[in-house]
Amino acid sequence: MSNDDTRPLTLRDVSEASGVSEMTVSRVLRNRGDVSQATREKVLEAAKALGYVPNKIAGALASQRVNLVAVIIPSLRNMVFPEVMSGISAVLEETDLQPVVGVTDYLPEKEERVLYEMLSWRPSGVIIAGLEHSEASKAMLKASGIPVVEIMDTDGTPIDSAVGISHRRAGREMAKAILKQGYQRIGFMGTKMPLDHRARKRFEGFTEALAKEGVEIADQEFYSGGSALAKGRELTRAMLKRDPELDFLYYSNDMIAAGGMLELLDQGIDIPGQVGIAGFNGVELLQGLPRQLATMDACRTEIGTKAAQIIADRVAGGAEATEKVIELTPKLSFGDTLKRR
Amino acid sequence: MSNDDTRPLTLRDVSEASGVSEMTVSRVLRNRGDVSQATREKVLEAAKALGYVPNKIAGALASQRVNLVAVIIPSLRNMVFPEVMSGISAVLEETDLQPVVGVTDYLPEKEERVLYEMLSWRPSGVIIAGLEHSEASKAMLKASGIPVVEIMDTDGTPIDSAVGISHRRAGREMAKAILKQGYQRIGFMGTKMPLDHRARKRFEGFTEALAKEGVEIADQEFYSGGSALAKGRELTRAMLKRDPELDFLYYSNDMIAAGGMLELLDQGIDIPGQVGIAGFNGVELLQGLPRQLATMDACRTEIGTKAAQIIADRVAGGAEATEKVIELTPKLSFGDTLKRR
DNA sequence: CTGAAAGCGCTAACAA
DNA sequence: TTGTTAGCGCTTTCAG
Repeated sequence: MSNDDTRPLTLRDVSEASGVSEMTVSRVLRNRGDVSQATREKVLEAAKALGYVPNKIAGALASQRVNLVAVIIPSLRNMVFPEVMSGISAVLEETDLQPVVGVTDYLPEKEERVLYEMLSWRPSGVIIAGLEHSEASKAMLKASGIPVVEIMDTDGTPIDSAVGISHRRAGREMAKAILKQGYQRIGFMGTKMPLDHRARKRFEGFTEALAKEGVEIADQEFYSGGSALAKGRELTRAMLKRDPELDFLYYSNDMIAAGGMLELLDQGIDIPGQVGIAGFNGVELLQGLPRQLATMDACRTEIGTKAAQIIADRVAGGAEATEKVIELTPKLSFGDTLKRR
Repeated sequence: MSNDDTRPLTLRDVSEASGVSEMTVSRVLRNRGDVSQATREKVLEAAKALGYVPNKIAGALASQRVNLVAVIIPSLRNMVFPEVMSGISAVLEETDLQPVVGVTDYLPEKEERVLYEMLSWRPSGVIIAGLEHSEASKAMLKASGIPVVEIMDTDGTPIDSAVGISHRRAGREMAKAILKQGYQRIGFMGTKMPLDHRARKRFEGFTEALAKEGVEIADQEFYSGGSALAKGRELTRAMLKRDPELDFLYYSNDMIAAGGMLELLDQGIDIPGQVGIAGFNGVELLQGLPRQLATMDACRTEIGTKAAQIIADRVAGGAEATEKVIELTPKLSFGDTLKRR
């Protein structure tokens, strides 16, 4: 049923096999325009028999339309991003748009390369994580003339539009909640943040809100690489050894917080009576840990759906987004590691 | 610096801005053929000033070459696949090939759609998870005329070539190791497997090897959805309640095994003295758990690198792969939950 | 080293 | 309802 030589099949092959003009074959295959039932069937049959797969490259060039949406994210290993992807996919599946993922590894230069590469395929829109980009990247995005949605973060000025949460605010809220419970001697553990702007902003908001109440971080520790769970244990052990008087530990993500929790329990420390802990939502791993971890929802899925919706609307309607920035509100869950009994 | 109207920039714009023919501009931008240093600089300057991004669609159509490799996987939420992706990316970054990910959600129909969609962009190669595909998918892959590497699994016949492990064998090895330690009353917990062929094959290999020694699974339980950690706890609790005499629990992945571990420890059960447990490698989460979980390495990264290497070689050399099937050997780690003391 | 001409495989626009 | 014509923006090929 497949062609014998190695040349890929073209519309012309289907046209010849079915005795219908290329143009009409094209219409059948795209469900465009009126085609008689008889012709349609002839064409579909021929196409199927030959095993014809349309060439979107030629189609895109001719129609000046590409049903691709570039999604540019820092990493796939952080569960946050697959979850955002789910949201994006869920919405785009209702349209004829398709997400295409590019990964930057948190490196601005790589972001630039990936962006360039993706834009060169002339996608219909771009969804890109973060508000911080190189000048060149920003220039490319502006010049692209397509809808651009920056996601995850709203602390800054978007190129076009943005959907996310304020990480600075998230940090502040957490700090306030901790102080309100009476904790005073607070340690922080998180990833090295030079390139993770959202983690940095959370940290800044956190320390800022503490400072407002005259409290300073008692100790802090940053890590990079390795198993987050193991790191959480390790850093927690080290920090408690340095300062056994700490009564709260704030972690930059749930995974290291989980490690910390296991370590505290191992040491027989009462959570949250003796030491309270909290993370920041990366994972739904939480269900099933010995304690329900206090954390803050990053609205991952919703960010994905909202961002995709903006792109879909703009592609369909051509209209500008009504709101330039959609700031979602992360929900603080106290779990049972933050509320003092 | 960007163009004023909305029309995307073309080679012609760069040509006009630099006073060099389109052809020569094209050569400069692709580093092809000899171009004088003076001309090259003029062109690059003009391209940069304008913010020109080449149109790969037109380029691909004209050159009949696309530097894309389609990677088709069931899910991004299972940590296995991001790890395979890392391996693929690491190798492809050394070439000018680019991976493009498609997700099937373990659904054959969706696999078919995604494959069709990706093939219509005429990629240079396909890396696709599993050996089980619909007839239509197989036909498309065969007819595509491009290198196809099926990954993860080697229990079956590949369309073109394959890199993976034998999950049947992995299941058998685990069963043998468990029996060798003297465990006798074995329970199994895992995902519902109608569509996860690799989990199914592991289970089949497992029961088969037990049967050979006259042992039958004492109890089994399947789940779908939800937090794996919580499910692991839940199923473990239920199963132990049903049959408190169980002395070993085999889990189809490390995440539910971790949940099981936490549950057993909560119940004050001695691992591995009273009850041994083992998982199957999905995650490096393992470091940091209270016990080092017995598991079996699925060779994720290596599968990715080997698969990408095959594609890269075939694209570069055009030669057929020397071996059609590369079977890697998963390593069994006993951790401290399998070896009886 | 540089340029001109001829398509790549499809679809928009128009004609029949 | 169907067919014809003329490109889309680039690269191949060949000529200078």
